[in-house]
Amino acid sequence: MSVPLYQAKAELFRTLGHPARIRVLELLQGGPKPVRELLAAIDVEASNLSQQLAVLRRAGMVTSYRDGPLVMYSLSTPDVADLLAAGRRILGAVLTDRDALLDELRAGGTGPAPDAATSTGLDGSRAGQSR
Amino acid sequence: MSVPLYQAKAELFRTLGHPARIRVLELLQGGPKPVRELLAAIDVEASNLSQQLAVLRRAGMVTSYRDGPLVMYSLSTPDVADLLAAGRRILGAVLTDRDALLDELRAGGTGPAPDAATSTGLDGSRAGQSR
DNA sequence: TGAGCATTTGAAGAATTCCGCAAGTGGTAA
DNA sequence: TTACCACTTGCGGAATTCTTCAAATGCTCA
Repeated sequence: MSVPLYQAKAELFRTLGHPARIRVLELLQGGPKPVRELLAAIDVEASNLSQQLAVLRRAGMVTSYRDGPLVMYSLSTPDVADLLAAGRRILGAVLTDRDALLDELRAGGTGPAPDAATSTGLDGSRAGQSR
Repeated sequence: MSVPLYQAKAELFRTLGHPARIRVLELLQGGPKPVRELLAAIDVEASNLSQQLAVLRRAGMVTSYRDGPLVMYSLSTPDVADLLAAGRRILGAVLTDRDALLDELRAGGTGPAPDAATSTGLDGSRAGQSR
């Protein structure tokens, strides 16, 4: 009963682990929108967007209904916005931490000493590729 | 400059998209802990845990340092706790929404009408396994 | 110095996820 | 009815992620 809890949480977050899906949720924060509009704003193929929407639907984060000729999507709960906001905050915190460390290193790190398992997480070389 | 932003956000969330990693972060909310302890609490192989820790490290969510014979890990920013809390809230919201719908269906849904693209996200068959 | 614990790293295969194309489905309007 | 949008689904292949085993690496303590 509590083991699959972590599984559920992980699935929840993994649902957000895709740029297009994040984009969709952010756009939907402004209210319900038809697929057309999402499609116009996001730059992915229609079928791909549809699949991402299906993922969000299955996760219960959005709901859809038909309005005349178009299908509208909306956030199923405003809490989603909180999650995105929290994400933004962390991203900020983590990034500035990195920058701070980076600056520190640049300054000539005689302080923390780069030995131990000080793992900074910075790496400098990971814009677009591979593992 | 803003296109990779969604990419970064997605990566952040994807980092949380694994049960063991979630578990680690939750455990670390109680303060720094040695790998030993995490290992004892999580039930995954040592090497696997180590890899998950590496993922968290690379993402900048945790930091590690050595204390005598053990390596200690801790949250790199308390904001992480917020994220987890937000996740919990959503999970709650989403799940109760599902249950509500489920009840509604069971009651004999003559109301909302199961036509259209009413996508409930429920599925009934996904308790503990798969992936 | 040498044994031994605590962790990490590498590698390879299995399992998932992602992506675009082709083929539906459903509703609207001629 | 037919033609046509607006979307969704099915499918195969490419790319990632996960998992486990074997082999380091780093310390600490006899």
